[in-house]
Amino acid sequence: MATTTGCLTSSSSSSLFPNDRNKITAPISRTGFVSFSPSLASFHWSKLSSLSLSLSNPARLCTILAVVDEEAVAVGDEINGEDVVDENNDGNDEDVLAEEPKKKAKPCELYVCNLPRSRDIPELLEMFKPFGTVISVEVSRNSETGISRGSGYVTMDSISSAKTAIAALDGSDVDGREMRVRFSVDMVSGSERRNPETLNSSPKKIFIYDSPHKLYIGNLAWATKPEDLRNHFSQFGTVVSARVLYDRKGGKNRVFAFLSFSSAAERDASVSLNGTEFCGRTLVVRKGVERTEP
DNA sequence: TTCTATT
Repeated sequence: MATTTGCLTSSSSSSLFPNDRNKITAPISRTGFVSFSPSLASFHWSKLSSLSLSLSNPARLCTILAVVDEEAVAVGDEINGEDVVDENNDGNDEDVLAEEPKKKAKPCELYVCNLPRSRDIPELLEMFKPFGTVISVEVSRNSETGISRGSGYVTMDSISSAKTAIAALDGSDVDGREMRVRFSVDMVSGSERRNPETLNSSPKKIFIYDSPHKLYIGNLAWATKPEDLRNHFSQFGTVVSARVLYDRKGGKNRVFAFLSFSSAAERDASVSLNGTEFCGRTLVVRKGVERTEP
């Protein structure tokens, strides 16, 4: 068995990439990298494509780890604000470097959330692998239970891979949940400038997962998917998010959902569906909790 | 009548 066991500690290896946002990235072979949190003290892997971890101090572990792949990716020291050039050149390529194919691709981190807790690192890897080389996969966990918090980070080898993954996976249905895939906060910025100060400050919630204009929808059919609701209610406006929840308390099963609209007007208009039929059942549509009071 | 959500 080509099983190798290694042991790295925060102190012994932090010199490699000391400022990498409290994470450590270390080459584990010529062709791959593994990253893990400093509290993770030991790891071992049996093949390049699979990696398992031993946690010396699980209570302190917040995120894990890693994946490696066949293709080497040079991890640059700094992010140089230069994007990967797609097939975007208009026949005016004066600069072709055939001999030294510089790796223009920069690793690109994606933030993934609204995952079922059952989807862990291996599942995430499988999902993202088709879209490019996956450099690392992390899953955020409850530090006490070790259970996934339903979110994680996937680093692709290039921005274009990341884009492809977003296009393919964002909003897709995973066990009845609409998975969200976004660029990680640093990448997104969307803002013209990136000041170093912003990077060190706590992440701003720039993503809108919900709008204030929520709708409660009850008496749904079991088979109802977020996507169905999204389609059905899109006639009134933009559905920002759709969540289907299952409650089987008290021996009675209920399926209900929360929708968020981009405006109150759209939300209000949607209430007109109250009492109408959807998937053979009579919809209950009410406005969601309103925090109009201080 | 719910929040699996930015290391």
